[in-house]
Amino acid sequence: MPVVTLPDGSHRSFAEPVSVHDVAADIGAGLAKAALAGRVNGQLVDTSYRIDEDVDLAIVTERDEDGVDVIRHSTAHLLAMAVKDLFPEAQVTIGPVIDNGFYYDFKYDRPFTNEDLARIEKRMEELARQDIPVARSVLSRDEAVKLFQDMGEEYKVRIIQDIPGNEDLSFYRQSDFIDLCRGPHVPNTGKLKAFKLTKVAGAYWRGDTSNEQLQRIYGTAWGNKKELKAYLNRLEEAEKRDHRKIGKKLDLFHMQEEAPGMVFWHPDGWTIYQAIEQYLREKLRRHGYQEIRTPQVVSRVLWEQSGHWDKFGDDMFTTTSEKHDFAIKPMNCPCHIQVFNQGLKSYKDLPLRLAEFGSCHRNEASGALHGLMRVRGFTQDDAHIFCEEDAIQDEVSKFIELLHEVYSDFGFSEILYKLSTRPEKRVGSDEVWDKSEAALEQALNREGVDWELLPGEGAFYGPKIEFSLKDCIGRVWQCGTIQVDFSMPGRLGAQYVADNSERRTPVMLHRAVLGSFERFIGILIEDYEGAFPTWLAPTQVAVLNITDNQRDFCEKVAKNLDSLGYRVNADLRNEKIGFKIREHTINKVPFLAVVGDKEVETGSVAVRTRKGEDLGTMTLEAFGALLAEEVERKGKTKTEN
RNA sequence: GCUCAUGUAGCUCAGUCGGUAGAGCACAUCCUUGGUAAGGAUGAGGUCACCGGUUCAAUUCCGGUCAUGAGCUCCA
Repeated sequence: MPVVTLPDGSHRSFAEPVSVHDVAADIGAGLAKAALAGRVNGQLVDTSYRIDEDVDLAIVTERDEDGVDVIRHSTAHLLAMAVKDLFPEAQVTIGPVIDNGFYYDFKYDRPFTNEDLARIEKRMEELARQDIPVARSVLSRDEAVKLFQDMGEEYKVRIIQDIPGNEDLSFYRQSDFIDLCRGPHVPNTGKLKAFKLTKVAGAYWRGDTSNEQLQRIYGTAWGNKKELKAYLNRLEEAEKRDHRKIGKKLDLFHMQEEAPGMVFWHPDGWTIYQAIEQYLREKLRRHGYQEIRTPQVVSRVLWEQSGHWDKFGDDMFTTTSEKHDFAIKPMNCPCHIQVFNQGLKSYKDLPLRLAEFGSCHRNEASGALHGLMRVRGFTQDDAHIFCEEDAIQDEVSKFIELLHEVYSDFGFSEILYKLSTRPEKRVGSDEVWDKSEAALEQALNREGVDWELLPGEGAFYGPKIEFSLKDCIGRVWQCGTIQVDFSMPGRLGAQYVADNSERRTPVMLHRAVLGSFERFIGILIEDYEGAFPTWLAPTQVAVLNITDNQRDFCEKVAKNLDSLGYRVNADLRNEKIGFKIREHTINKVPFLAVVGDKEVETGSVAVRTRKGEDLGTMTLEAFGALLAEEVERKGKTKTEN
């Protein structure tokens, strides 16, 4: 006599055991049709799941996030079924759900082509339309191994053999296709109506580069066609924002094959870069940092001491001089410790915060390079805080405060926090790890923010917090970090004199707010879609004359604004005003000041924004005040876009 | 680094089933002095990524290299 409690608190009792589908049908025919799965006492199950005792039940449909995930998972099976259908020699491996979709890895003797993809997708659509029932069954491990062995699916056999424990395994069958799977799945393939295969790529078996390469097919799937379309639109939107395209269009930077992974900054791009650097320099000064500058090329000896030569030797650029090996620095910390080590430090000198806009080079794998986002030569807004153990929490709190100020000035309001704790391979005693993990955790809690724990993801030398920001189309970028390090100061001989005149090794905190300038500017280009807020815009004002008559006055206006510290471009070309407006609007210049005879007479400018807004005619003073306000506001509200 | 794809004018892209190439925009010159997203005419511009092979002939076919793109791996 099961009694089912629904999410709204209502109860339904049944005379005998029922399936999730039965309950949905009892509520209404529409719901029965829409039901994709059920949630029984919090656990996701198939609609065929048999309820024989009192439970809480929610019917899962395409409107639930879980429902969409079930659809994605089932679509991955549909993909595998279609591939086996068209390419019987292909072997199936795994097919998980990922953000916005799914993929499935196959072993096949050649890569799938785009034509294959189209065929597979077509076959999937046919199979979906056939509305094939999806049935769950349970097999013992031995039966399962035999089943897949008989089918010649070696990878499945390996997967089963690697599943720990001895419990039975569940399988899902649709027509003659059967796959090992935890489930749940949609009750029939007809529920899969909004999907698209997106790309093919190589991937390694078990993600290990020493293993054989598999053929991975990616796809996206949604509850309905409308959501699918919206997703495809989002992809297009992201493509429009591609910083590589915009960077070229706005003439900000370029890269070329003679210096792979290195940026050639053009005047406008460098203007943005410098605006950010000068801003940050002032910010750091106010937060008690001292800026330093350390060498680029440093002897192998130091990298051996720090441990980098061993661990990352292949990823460093090296050079030799008079039989000595040098590395172009891949990071700044060992150099910062050298600065710390000059002169005997007292506990009274701590915390010592040393900052550097440190130019680093790392020989990243060629395939990893990606525009400004992943480069070989980059500059970090790096700093190292040398402090006593007890000061960690305080310093972390102060850093978070700084980071919040900076992110908000760039217009990022949503920040995600992740705490990574001790990995298996690590240095330092458990006691010290306990302490520093607790310090980071408390600092996060003190901020009152939600944060995610990533157990085992810390660096070998200490735990870390990572700060990610969400851009205006919802993409997440990890930028800031603060990492506790109780290894390197000791390795490189950093010491200070404590209040009892004992020599102690300071704790070092590695920290960065933006990460690398290159990458951060890439993120900004995409977030702003090239329309930089006035304080960063390479050209803040374009002064446009209508005819040659206003040439002198335009030059005067430009000179005036320039003397006030604004970046002005007087466009006095012999072109029609519409042409100039179009050009500067496309170049995302925030303000266009138009000058005709009327303006010359009254000593004013007609102001128009890049959004096409007409701000009317105003005096130079009024325009100056408007600019001052805009610059002061920085990126705080993004209505300017 | 691995897999696949791509590389033609400053940019975006056509094209050549093997006979050394074309558009739009940009650029230059001239005409036009025009009030809020493209005025007109003329012109210049390419060893078709690089190196090798096949061929009477290669930008085109084949091989290699480099770079770029997507994904994998990596990210101190």
